[in-house]
Amino acid sequence: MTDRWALAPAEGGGVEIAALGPDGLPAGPVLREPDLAGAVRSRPDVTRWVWRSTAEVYPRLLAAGVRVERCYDIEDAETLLLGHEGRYGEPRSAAAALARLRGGPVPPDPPQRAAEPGAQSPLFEPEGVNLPLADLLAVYAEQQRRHERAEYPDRMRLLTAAESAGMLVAAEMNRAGLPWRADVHREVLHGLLGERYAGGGEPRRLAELADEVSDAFGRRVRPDLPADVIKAFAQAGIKVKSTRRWEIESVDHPAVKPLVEYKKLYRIWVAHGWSWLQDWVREGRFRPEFLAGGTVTGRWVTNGGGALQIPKVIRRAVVADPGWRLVVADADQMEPRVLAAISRDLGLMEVAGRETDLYQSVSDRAFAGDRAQAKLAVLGAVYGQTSGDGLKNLAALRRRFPKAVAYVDDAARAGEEGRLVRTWLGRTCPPAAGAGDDTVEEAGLPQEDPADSPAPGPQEWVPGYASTNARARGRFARNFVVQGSAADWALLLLAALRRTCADMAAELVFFQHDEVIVHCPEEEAGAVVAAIREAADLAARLTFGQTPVRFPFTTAVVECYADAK
DNA sequence: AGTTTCGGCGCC
DNA sequence: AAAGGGCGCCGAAACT
Repeated sequence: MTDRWALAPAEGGGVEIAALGPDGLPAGPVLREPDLAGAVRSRPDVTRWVWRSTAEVYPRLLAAGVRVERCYDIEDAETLLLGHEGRYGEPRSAAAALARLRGGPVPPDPPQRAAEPGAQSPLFEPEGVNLPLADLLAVYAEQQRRHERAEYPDRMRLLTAAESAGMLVAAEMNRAGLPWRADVHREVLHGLLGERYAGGGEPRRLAELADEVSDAFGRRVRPDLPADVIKAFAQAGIKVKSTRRWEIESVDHPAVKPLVEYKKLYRIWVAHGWSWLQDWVREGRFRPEFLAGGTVTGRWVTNGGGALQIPKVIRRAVVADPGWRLVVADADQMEPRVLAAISRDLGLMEVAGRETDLYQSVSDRAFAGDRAQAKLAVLGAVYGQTSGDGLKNLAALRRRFPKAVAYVDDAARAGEEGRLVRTWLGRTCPPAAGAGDDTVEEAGLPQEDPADSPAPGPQEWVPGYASTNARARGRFARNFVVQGSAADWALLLLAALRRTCADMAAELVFFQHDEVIVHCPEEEAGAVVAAIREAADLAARLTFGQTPVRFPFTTAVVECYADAK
């Protein structure tokens, strides 16, 4: 039996709270108390708190040492419900939802704030953002009814609950921070880049490589300026369209080797170098801001510090506290396993029902044991590859796993035609800007050159033809159903793991799509490993119902993140 | 001078 | 021959 309450920080300080009945309606009077954290702390039997915004409320509770078991985030649910209803783009604030309910003018959403090192959430929201609790509860009641009208109400309820749980996890991770040894980081930087020179210019190794590049071209070239590099190659009689590594590496010229090395180290220097360390690491912790549900597919994003792009070499600096360990757990072949679960392809489910290497099993069945080919084919199918080996091998994949390929093909077609595409739990793919109007090329998508690929007119319809934009939408939708359903599952995994860790000293400190890091006392590591396995099983059952698909993890108990693989 | 876009690459 | 999805971040370039 859940004991559900709602709260709303009140304008002018204090908090309004109310108990809710099983129907979600207030089961008693709205109370006013002076202290948010005190109001929650004094009601430990509450199993779910309903509030407007986890990002607003929960950091304040955590700062006061108060954790909650579950929550329901009204503005997050509003976003998911609007998407599900095909109403992407409508303002998603609680105030906007109330206005739609009451028929008043709908206020636009406030602009997002930018990320800054060490930025704190504002203590108080701007005027008009927080609603009186009675109004908030009217929005909540209407959301309950909208869940009932969803394509699959049970899944939709699970989705909003799961994402609310993800927001609790994110807030707790933001508070914990990732253990980070600045001294180790500096050693790594020194080893890779050499000494820093006074004045903040390039470190020694980069300066040397820039000299080598210049020597190879016979003139001064700045390797960090693509235009300069392209010009230098042209003067050497070599035409390159860009300085991307894959293109440069196919060129035979003595500048290539130092240039590629320069670009690799330059990247470390600008993105994860000394200034990054200065900006983002404090008191032994790297503190990015995790945002659950920050992308349309449901994957998380981080604000600040590039926390989801930490280069492998830099992971040496992620070191557990003395006497503690990092349990690093990585889901094995998550996306094809998710494809098996959502498509219910018999062959793929059978393969994904084993904990052994899925790509090896696929290759045994369809690619004469060539694992690399099998992996390319599977990823090509999921990403909508249109050329190369992936495409060639798609036919073999289709023969052996027809329902799996048909599932993503159907999603791609739906995306091209502008129909709604959903993840397993009901997160809905936004229509691309300009959908339904393919004569306008929107920014960010590849431009179609009519001279190269003349578009057929209405009279000369070509099977499979779609405009560049429609094809891009198709690839997006194709990937969306897999990546997004994987994110659905991962949220439930996190929620389950969080509940187990709540009874231990263990803390979740990092999450990256299919990988989670738990920081725990050495003696808890075994229990954490077991908890991850159990959480994965529970997440699979909750998300996909009865399914033979397994979600094994590769788990390592280490002192240093870099030793996990 | 301040803001936005681009090119490139890191991660999954 | 074609060039797969999702992100964030940085400096430089391009804009206002």
